[in-house]
Amino acid sequence: MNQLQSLRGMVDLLPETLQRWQAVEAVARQHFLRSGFGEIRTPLLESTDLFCRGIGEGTDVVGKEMYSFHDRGDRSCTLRPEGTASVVRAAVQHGLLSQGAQKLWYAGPMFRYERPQAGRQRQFHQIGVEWLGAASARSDVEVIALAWDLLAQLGVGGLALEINSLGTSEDRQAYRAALVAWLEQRRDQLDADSQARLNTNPLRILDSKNPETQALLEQAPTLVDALCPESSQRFAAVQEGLTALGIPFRLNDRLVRGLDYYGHTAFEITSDQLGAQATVCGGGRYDGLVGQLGGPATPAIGWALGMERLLLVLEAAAKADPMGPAARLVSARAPDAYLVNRGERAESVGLALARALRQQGLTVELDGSGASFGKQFKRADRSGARWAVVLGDEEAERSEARLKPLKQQSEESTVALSEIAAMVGLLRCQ
RNA sequence: GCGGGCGUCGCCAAGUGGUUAAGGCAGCGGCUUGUGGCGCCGCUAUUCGGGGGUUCGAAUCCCCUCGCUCGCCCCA
Repeated sequence: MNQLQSLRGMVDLLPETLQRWQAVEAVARQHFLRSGFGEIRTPLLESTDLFCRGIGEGTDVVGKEMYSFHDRGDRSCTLRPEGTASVVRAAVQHGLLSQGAQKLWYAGPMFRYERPQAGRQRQFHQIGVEWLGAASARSDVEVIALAWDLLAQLGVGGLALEINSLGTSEDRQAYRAALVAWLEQRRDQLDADSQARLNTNPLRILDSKNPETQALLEQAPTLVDALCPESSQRFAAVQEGLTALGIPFRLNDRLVRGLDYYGHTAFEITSDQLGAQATVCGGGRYDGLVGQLGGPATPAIGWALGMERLLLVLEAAAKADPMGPAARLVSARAPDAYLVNRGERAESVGLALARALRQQGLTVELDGSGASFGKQFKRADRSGARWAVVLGDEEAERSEARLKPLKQQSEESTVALSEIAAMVGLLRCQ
């Protein structure tokens, strides 16, 4: 293809889809505001070092998925592959943590160099929250509920919440050793990928999709059993909290997330509508990260939700229930009025009238084609507007407009151009 | 990075070696220079993602390349 086109995995968002995005974002913004989370926006570009130190050198995200380059000053820069590291960096840099706990949310594009597939692009978008300075099990519950309730409010049903505890780093170290020892005995029964991970990142073998590996793991030592008493107590408290709120969840002791900073609570919300990339929202606790990035030791928890995947799920929900809340969010909106205008005089009056109506808060489509009335009415009808506001030279001459309902057979009415309030009243009703 | 499927108009597509590349939707124009939703008529791909090859002849076969898609990997 010789024609100029967007880079692989980089997707244009056109008005029709963006309308849905904005509806979702509006709900999310409202939801966060009510929960006391403030918005933060950080640069798309950060020092490569931030992600190496934050996410972990051994992770796939850092090892093979980052968009990194050297700028003209020979600094190594990276397009952010996730949001948490940047938010923590910003909080530390601006001393926000000395003002107490911070409840923050963000939305924006992230970049990962991967092979695109359903629900996965190279530039994708996340909405996320980070609660810095929250230590209690109750804060885990609140943060998970924040995600769960947002999805419920958007009208996405059929989601499953899975949780696990990764314990403290000592718990994990001990467990890692036990797991590796156990798996080493059975190395030949593992698939090739898992064999390689035995050396690099053994915990990730747990969520291998290979059925034989999964079967083998049935007998393996489990993470839950490796937790110290404090960790399991904490995990039990989180579960009790979720139960008390009536939020259904499933324990999944194979759930290990791919970013090194997670400890204790880890969770994912998945949908069966998405094919292989089923995770809509994922997150967990990261008590060590703030300190690791040079800030004061600060416990924290957060999650991120994938916009593209959420929209896929929403569209499926809208299809399944055309009258439900998801369908309302996803449906396109039509203008309140379509202004049919023709003739030199009428066209200039039409522009002024459209402007006046818009100033009153109405959505007005002004036909600029100068085409015949027949054509303009056809377009008015297709626009989905409830009203056609008709302005020809006759009306302009008399300083009035005719209002014609498009959705029913009632009579047209005539309103003086000076009576904007009356006109708005009519256009708003029905 | 690895494997499978696919690539014909803005969208959905028929065509699978023989020369004029169906059709539908959308768009534009007309019947209708003052009233839409229906109908009818007309227009809209010198070209089949791109490049090369085989052939008298290719959208149809072969090679390369780009892209899309599904799965693995990984994660949102």
